[in-house]
Amino acid sequence: MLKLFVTTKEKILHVALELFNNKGYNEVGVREIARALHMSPGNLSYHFSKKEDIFFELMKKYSQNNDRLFEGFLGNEVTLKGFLSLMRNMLKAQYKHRGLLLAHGFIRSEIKNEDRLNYSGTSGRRTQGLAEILYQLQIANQINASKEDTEFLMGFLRLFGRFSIQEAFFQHKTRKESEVVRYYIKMLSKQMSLFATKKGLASIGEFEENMG
Amino acid sequence: MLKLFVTTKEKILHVALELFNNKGYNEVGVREIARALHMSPGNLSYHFSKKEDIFFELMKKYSQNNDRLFEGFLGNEVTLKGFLSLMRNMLKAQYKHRGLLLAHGFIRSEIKNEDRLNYSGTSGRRTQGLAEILYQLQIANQINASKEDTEFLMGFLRLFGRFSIQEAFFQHKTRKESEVVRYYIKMLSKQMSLFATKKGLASIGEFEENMG
DNA sequence: GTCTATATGGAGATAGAC
DNA sequence: GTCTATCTCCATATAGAC
Repeated sequence: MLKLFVTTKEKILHVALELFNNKGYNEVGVREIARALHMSPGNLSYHFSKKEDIFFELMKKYSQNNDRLFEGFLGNEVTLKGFLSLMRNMLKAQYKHRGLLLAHGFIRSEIKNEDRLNYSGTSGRRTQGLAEILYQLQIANQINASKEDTEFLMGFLRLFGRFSIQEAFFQHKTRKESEVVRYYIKMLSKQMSLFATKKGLASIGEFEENMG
Repeated sequence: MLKLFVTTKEKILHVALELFNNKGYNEVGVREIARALHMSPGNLSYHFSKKEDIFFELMKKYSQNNDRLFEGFLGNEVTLKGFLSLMRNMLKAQYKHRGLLLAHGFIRSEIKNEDRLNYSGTSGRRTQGLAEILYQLQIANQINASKEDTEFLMGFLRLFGRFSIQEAFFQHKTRKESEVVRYYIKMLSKQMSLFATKKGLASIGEFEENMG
């Protein structure tokens, strides 16, 4: 992934994300972003007229990346191993964008243009995606979940998917990616195992071998 | 709980919390709080010199209330019914203070005096409390959980306890308390049932009867 | 305790030269 | 595209009269 031609916009996005991750979105001002880029605030404004625009651009990329992950998963053979692997990649992506996600709840509330993130769309799409995944896991004889079980799992996965990363950084700002991902994937794998078939359990076992 | 003598401080706390709940902590300024109290901003400053001070005072009360809930639970016979009831009360308290909790992650990061909330203390205390509860539930033959199961449940309960309310308000700002509490208690009760003994399941059943 | 008026500071955003 | 200099806005915080 060596990029030879990096545009100024891309450089800005990259550096801004770093700062957001390390200090928190609200603690980082446009002046600071500009300074980190050896650039004047005025010039930064030329590329992104508002700080919010940087946020949205980053969120857009993040969201698109997530979409690709989910699509890729459903394109292949559906197993619990694959599902855990998908979720691990999702957690990694969340880790990489933690500065945005931690600020997200806050940002949403101050935005004028309500659906700039097309939030309702993304959220519904993700819920649909989860439902589809659980359904496919059932078909593939990986899990055995009643309607009630499925509802429960959906609820769990929504909570897990949205807040595990936030929890990871709630107390300590500095947490290693590997540590965070391992902890939450273990939680998820345990949860799924409670509804897994024999075949599903074997698939989880495979996943866990590959982790070490 | 009719209070005949309400001090100005208490009135301020009450009104501020309402505003935080309805509009979000960051969207509410000191001017607005003062206006809602038919009071001048200067006067408000007399009682709480910083907006932050209002936040901390409210958090303190909230935290003390939670402590009482947990203590009360461990003082009585330990059952899953009692546990679910405890958690329901906790969710209600969280609902009532949602304006604080939603802002909490954000606030923490801007605070100079890092441990003003004695966060590490509270957090550790709560984790200890959960461990104790699970242990007591085990002793009382309400759940049957291996060491691994217990660790998983601890992780789940931490995530659940801290973020369920946030999730409830992530998409829609207006949610009825009853609705929110019912949804999450159902999730929790399902989760606990997966580790419950026969006796424990009966206890959950009792709890659910009393809910309707 | 409560008020009015004002100070202070910091953020994002802009204008216009180069 | 990039710079410097400046503007505007708004929230908190304070001073001092009543």
